Amino acid sequence: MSISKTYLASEAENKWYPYWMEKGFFRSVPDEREPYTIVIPPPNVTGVLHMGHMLNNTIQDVLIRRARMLGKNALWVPGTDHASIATEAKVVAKLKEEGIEKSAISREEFLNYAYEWKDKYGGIILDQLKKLGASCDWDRTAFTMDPGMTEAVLDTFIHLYEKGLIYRGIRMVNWDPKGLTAVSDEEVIRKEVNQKLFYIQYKLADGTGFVTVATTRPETIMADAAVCVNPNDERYKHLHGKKIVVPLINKEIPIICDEYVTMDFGTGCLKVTPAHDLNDYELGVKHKLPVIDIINDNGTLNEKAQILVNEDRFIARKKIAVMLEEAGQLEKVEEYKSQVGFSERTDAVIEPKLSMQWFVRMEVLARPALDAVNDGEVNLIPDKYINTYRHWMENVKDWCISRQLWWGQQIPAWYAPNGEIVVAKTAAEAIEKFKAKSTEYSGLTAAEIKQDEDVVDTWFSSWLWPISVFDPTVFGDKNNKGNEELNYYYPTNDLVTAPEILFFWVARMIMAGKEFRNQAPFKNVYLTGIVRDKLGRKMSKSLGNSPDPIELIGKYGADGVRVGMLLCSPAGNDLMFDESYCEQGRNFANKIWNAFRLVKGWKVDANSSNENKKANEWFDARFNESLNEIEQLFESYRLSEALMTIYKLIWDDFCSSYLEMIKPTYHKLENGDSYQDAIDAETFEFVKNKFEDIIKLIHPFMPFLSEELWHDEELFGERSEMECCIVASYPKAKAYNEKDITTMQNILQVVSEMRNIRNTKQIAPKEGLNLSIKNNSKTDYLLYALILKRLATIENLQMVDVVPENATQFLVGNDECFVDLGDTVDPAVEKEKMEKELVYLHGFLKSVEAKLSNERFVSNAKAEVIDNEKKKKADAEQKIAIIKERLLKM
RNA sequence: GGAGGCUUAGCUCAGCUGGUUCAGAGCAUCUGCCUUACAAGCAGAGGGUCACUGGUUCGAAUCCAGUAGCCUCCA
Repeated sequence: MSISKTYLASEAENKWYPYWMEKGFFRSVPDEREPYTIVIPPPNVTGVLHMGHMLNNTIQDVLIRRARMLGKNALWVPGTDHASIATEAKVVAKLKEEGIEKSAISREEFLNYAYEWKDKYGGIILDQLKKLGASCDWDRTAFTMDPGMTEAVLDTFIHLYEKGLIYRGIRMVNWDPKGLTAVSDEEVIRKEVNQKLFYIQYKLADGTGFVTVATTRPETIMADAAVCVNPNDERYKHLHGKKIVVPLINKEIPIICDEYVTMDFGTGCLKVTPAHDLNDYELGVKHKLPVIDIINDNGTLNEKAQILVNEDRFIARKKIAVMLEEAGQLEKVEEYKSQVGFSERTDAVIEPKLSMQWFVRMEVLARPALDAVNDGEVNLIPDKYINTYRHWMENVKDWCISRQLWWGQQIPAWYAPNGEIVVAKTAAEAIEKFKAKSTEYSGLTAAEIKQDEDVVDTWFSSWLWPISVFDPTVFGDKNNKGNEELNYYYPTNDLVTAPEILFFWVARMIMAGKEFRNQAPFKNVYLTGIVRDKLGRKMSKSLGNSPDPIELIGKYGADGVRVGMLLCSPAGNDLMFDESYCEQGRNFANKIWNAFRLVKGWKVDANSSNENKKANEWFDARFNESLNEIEQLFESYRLSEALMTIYKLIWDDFCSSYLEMIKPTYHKLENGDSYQDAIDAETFEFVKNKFEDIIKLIHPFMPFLSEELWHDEELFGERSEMECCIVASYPKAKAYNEKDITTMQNILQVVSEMRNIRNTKQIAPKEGLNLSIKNNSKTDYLLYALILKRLATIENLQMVDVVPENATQFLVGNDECFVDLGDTVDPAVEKEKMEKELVYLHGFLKSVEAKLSNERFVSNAKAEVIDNEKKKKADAEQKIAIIKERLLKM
């Protein structure tokens, strides 16, 4: 093993990851042990690793590694998701660069290109995760378009259709004119945008004047079916029943009345465009208005618009404004802020559009999924998300699952020449179903029927993920109990994901789990925060405020970055990431490394007796105390606090205190040479064991450093091939003596006071000091003489009854400590110090006494609280007595 | 417009069922140190009317109400 002065992260990373893989430590197969399972939220094949993945996967890896060390059969299933819209957009763009139009090639050809693309880029994120140390069972890497997964999706579609939970209908959908597909409500991002509100004059058909209508979308006036006013609006009562003329195209439309119209917005006159606005559509249905769709799929105007045909909707908007202006029908234009929907995938402005789509009826599916969370079958962590979840599930809307794309699972619906539909997996099955339906289909051939052109939403495959990665065959057959894998690993334990996809994905997985397995797919959902930069801005490519994770790993080491991520990630809250956290992580790795170097360098004397008993006892107790806390913190998923507890245990208790207590003394000889004492064998054995425990303790957070140190032959001897830290058993808290800890707290307080005196009085660290203690407690300070000598350079420690002269003093508990400093002690300063302390103690005592003499306090407060106050009183009184006595003698 | 959440040291955050073991941690800052594990370090120190205003209570960072600011989700 290298004895480099600093920890060289990349060396360890390049050594151990391949070793773990080679030895199959990530591999899991069902056995008699308790399983612990996580399925990865499959990243998009189009993506590259970003900070959100780093956080998310670090957490999963910490959980899985700890479970593995706790002796569970730990399985982390990796995989990717085909991301239909995003991937199709990328492939289309790439083909375009090569001069190939999607419309010029067949579906099959296109899919070949798409698979090619996926094979080339689809695995990038997974490879990057390996750099982070992710201990996934790579043999199980799944993809949402694997043949099995596709079968599962088709089976699910058929199952739900037959159950009446999937239907086809004309609905107003969110149309993405760039992606040329419908998207679900969840894929629309609403942003506030500065717009213009156009005030347009519509002439009355009878020539008696005009009304003014305010709109943000003047380009849709050609699709107007009516103008609507509130029946209670006095200003417009004379218009009821009249007709009005659409500007520019001179088309007559009716004026209708509906209380839906807000009187004080705009002019109180609303243009009704049923084809291009959801609310207008509903109004149109109510008033039986015609639907005039003037916008093409790609966002340009069609011939129904009569004017500006083939112009893009935004260009048309500008041109219409000019035309209205010229016609003298544009009254004014106001600045106006409003919410506009954008496509999550293409960022195009969403166009509300009427079209025939497939939907999943959510109500029936949502109820059991809602109950699962309400009843605690699934825990959301943190639980503040329960409200949000509940609200969404109670107001859930049907899920539009068809996408007008090729990349994805093609909808298994088949159309007969007359338009009748059957849902079946294959053409052959479809024909069977048609034949069973009616004799008119008896001669039907495969060539005559046509499969639906659309594919299903990606989430329609990923909602099956926790089941389908184990056994994709259970969706078509009610009697299929599932394979051994599914029965062993399902339901999984923890799901770690971002709150943004609580509805997209988490809720739907619970629905699918309840529907197909009658059991929710996981017990705990750990919702991480959003990674923001230190200014609180969401990290994004366009802002360029996201560091490249791989570069970070290169700079600080994978362990450093893992620690850095977790140090700033409170559960469920957003985290303000800053590279300095990774620096802290790297420094921590280095600290452990150097502590190891220190211990490694010690010589052992088999014959000397153990002079470090008190130090060993204390650290053992302290270690177990911490371990208890750490276990509890893990239980409640407070990973960042668990890490901090380990951090402090190692840095403060182990390195700064314990190792300094037992570190053998250096001796300098007159001739300039020096030598170090040897350590006794018992202590060395103890420190080795504790170091091993520490390495195990930190392993889930810092897998590489810990594995590297674990294999140090000099300290730990030779390990067999499979004897690795990754599978070592995690330390378990044992009983400990509380007193060992409290006594040492006093000793360390003496040390701290002594160092402080040195600092303020400018006394060199090497200069030995004399400490006298007038002991009022039962602490046996003499047992700690060696520790005090090593930590505070106390040459002479004595217990006294008589207070020494010329000494500066401090109190530890009620024990009086005196440091002989000869002439440098200024009695006036000492006196002032004591008087100040006295004032504070009097004030403190007064407040305690006030409480105790308050009848309502004594009668209302719990007995233990009162006892505590009494103890505080006695304590303060004793201290006051001690100080008063001191002052008298000065 | 509706729902939820947040506001504690310069920064990021802990503070569960109210009681000085409740005002804490890490980082940053300041001072002194290259002391043979570590300057990616050691030792010490200084930082907070717990957003604001009222209320409940013997007692409030903690419970309740209102105000302000910020965030998220849904319309």
